[in-house]
Amino acid sequence: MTPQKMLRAEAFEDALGGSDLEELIGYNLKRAYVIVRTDFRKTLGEDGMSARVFSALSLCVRFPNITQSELARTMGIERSGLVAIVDRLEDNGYLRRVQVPTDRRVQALVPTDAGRTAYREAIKAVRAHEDTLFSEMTDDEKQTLLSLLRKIRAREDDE
Amino acid sequence: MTPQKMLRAEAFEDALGGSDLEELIGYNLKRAYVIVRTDFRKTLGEDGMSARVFSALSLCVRFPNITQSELARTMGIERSGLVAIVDRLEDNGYLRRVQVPTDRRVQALVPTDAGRTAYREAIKAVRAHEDTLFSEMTDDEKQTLLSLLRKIRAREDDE
DNA sequence: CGAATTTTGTTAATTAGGTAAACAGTTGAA
DNA sequence: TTCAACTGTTTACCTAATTAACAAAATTCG
Repeated sequence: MTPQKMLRAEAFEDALGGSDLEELIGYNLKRAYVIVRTDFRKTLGEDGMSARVFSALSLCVRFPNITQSELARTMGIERSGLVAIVDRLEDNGYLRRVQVPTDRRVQALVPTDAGRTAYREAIKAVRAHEDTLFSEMTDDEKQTLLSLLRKIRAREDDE
Repeated sequence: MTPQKMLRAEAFEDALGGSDLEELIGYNLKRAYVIVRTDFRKTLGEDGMSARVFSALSLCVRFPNITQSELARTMGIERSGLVAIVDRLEDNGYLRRVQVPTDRRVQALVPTDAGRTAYREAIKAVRAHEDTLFSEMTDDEKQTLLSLLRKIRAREDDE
């Protein structure tokens, strides 16, 4: 890149403050989300758990005997999308599908000991990843951010 | 759903406050992002512009003669991913690829009058969508949210 | 009761968004 | 001049997610 071109590229970046996009919450939300997702993958990745698999395991550990439909509703995804996630967790030996005598349609999801152990390790790694990724923010700022994001999430049930 | 099952499902949702996930910034960021994305699509959607196409058009209008590589860097995506976006905008007649005599590799992106007009309509719709979607938030809260998201985005250049 | 509706888990097909690798042509630097 | 780097592009691939259909089971209602 010539010095001239370099200056031109930097000019675009420096002038970005003047872009409409920078004032949009949606745009900033997406850019921030991509950064956090990338760092999450670097942390749990290298064929570790994806965010979806991690979330599913977390909820199964917290709410043993949850059904797949309940889990899908809680995670805000389709039942069909959950099958592969639960397959993955069952293959890893982290949980089992258990028949429920009172309703033969459903299969309750129960974490194994290995699943609970894996989750304990994973949540530790995730918290460490958030600690370093958000180290420039004070605890107050983090709580403020959380409460504002939850305010957006209050829209979750509008269909 | 039986009343019993209903109670059980609600119990899971109500108890969600006790889930580790709810305390994670990453999880809340993703859930909030999904809501905003869904609403954005409902607004500009119905074969309108996707967020990516809208962003690209916005930057071409703001920085005419930007090149595809510069645009990709600014948007934080790969050059290869931009080709389809620019194709789409060119097909719609919203911008043109223009040869640059001083560097025969690059093609400068210049918006057409139709492109500028379409963008003006689009940004108006997007602002309206954000106004209603975030109507529960005060202006102060919106600015706080923006500044916290930008704090996360400060990590954007860490590779 | 019996018929119609709903729910559950599942598969298959499709889409959106995005990355990575390779390429030919062009430019810049040693 | 040769080597490295950059540009736009194509191709192949991947992940996340949705929709539609389905059979089995459960629930609702006439």
